[in-house]
Amino acid sequence: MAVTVRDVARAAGVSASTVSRAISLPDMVDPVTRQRVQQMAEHLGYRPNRAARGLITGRTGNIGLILPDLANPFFPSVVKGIQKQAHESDYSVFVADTDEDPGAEIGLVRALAKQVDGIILCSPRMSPPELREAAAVAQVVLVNRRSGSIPAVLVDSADGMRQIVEHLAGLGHRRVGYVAGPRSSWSNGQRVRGLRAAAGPAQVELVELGSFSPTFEGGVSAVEATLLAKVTAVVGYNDLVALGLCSGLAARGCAVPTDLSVVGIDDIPTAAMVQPALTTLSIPKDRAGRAAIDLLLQLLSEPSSHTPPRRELPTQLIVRHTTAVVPSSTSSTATRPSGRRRTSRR
Amino acid sequence: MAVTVRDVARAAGVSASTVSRAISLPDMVDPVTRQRVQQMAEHLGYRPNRAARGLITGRTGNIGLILPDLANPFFPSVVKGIQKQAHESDYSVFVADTDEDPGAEIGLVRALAKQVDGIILCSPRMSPPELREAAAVAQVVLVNRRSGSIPAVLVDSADGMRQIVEHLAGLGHRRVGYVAGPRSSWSNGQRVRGLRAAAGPAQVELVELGSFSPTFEGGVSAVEATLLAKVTAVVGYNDLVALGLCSGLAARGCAVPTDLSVVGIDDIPTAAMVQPALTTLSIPKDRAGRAAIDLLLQLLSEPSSHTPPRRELPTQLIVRHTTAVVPSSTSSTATRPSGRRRTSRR
DNA sequence: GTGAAAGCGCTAACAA
DNA sequence: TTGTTAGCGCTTTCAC
Repeated sequence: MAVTVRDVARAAGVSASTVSRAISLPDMVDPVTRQRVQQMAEHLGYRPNRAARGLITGRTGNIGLILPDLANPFFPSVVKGIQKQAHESDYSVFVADTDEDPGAEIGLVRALAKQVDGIILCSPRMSPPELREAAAVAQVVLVNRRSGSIPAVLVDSADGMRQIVEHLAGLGHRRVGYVAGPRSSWSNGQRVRGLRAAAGPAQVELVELGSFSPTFEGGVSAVEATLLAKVTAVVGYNDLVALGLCSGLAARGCAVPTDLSVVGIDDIPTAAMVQPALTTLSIPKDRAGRAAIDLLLQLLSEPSSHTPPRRELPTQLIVRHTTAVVPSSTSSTATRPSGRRRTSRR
Repeated sequence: MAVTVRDVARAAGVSASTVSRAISLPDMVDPVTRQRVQQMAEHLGYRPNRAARGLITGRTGNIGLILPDLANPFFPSVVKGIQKQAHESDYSVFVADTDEDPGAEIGLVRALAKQVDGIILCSPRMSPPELREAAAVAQVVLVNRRSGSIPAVLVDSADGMRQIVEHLAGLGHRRVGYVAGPRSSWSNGQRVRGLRAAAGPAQVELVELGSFSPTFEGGVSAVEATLLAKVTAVVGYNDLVALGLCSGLAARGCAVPTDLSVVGIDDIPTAAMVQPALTTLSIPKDRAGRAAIDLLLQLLSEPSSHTPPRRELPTQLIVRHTTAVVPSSTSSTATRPSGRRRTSRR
């Protein structure tokens, strides 16, 4: 059926091992023979059977990627970064989506563990013990999560939150809301912490609003709480939430950004497509993906390296149409000062 | 290292073959033995090595998915549908994104062919000869493309285009633009044909506008041509294009949908997040994904079946905020009749 | 119903 | 530098 090493060997007049070497360890074979073999292989359209190779080397040439929801526009960019980098190193990528079900994650890890050389866990919701198990059954790299000493690619949330808060403070906002994401989300914890830390020094009062689904609908359902909070600006757990807020607020007759400024996090493509475009903290998604693969491949080649198994990526605030206003209050009972409106762009 | 059939065999006091059978062909082994083996396997945490199994059965348990751009929000839904269905049948899915590079597609097919049992080609831009080659090296299922007798999952574009045209005609539009996608896109051809076919009977004049990138930016760059075309409604090649149009039109002071109605195709999530929300032709994306897997698995089990290797899915127009207006002309030189404005929702 | 033996395609020792 | 041998983990004849 398919062309095997033996076919190539016969055609080139050498043994199977020589063919194998000519392909995998070219330096170990005489240049003349090597060339002959390689030509023959090319000619016959030989493609090594990865399964067979993996059986003996213990390497599959595959890596697994598990993430909560491909439909969240944040992830495709990460996946693309991972793909690109992986393919350059001749790795294939299994992608598995858990549909936001934290319980499904560890099962997928177990199922995938044997078929891959390593697994990238993107924004996992797993519990720490599960995470430990995962790291035990496979070489794991975490993205957007820190746990124990598991290698990870992280984002400098503290700095990002500082950027947001300082930006808003600079525009005169003194009371800022934060629409929180799922409690089980590690990122959410980071963001809350970062915002709290930045609020004080910037003389901003932070109002934390419930816990909402990390989706557009979540944002819509946070409108009520946001309006009640009497803030002049609100930060969404992520862009989807922020967009939901914008939409819901508009439906309630609250103009964004005139009456209320909304800031998102992630910089998903949609953020630039709406009007007014969303001010958001950009996270280098494809870089995160590439960094994750780099880290993983490095760990695969040098088992327990001494280079720090962790990468931290910078964020950057993208100021678009959104932000505005010098407030003193947005309470509908208080005076509506119609403060100076200011729109900053970039 | 990992537990193998032999480990289980030893523990259960049987031979490796029996273990193998107890796992794969339970009926061929004595119920008592079977249970003992299965318990032992469970107890030891035995997981069959797929590579080894594949080496002998010729089946990998993997399927490949190739698509042009994961960042296009149309695809994640398809991928999710595929994933879900595949996992239910215990298949893993390799996902590969070509970054809109038609030339990369066949290369990926070749690379993947040996590692999978079948390949799903989603909206492939490949040439027909390449498509033929692909179908020759692997069991292939096409999505959004028809070619020769290759099995395919399609969408009833003709009917969809008819829905759009009739909807617009019903609102009084007599001159409608179509912002075309890439020339190499099969879907684009289908859509053009469908629109042309529907235009006549509905007494609508169709103005076909250039060829644009199937992206938000493509839509933005089509604004000029659209305005020059003096149409009262415009259909975008897909939602991204339509959204780009909306954005670009707004930037030019043209209000949507008051001055111009915009209709998209795909019903990507973003279409519902913008304001006004986009009227769009919904394509059952996850159903398409599931159908593709169903078809593929069926073909894998019954090599050359006589059931039609083709599925056609219905579309449905989602009328949102967009549409409007009874026109007679939007020419800036002609009289601006400020016709009755009508907004239909659903 | 079960075991022994062979082999899928490949690579890694070990000789030569 | 190259060939020979063995075997990765599994399934599958073919005996029993």
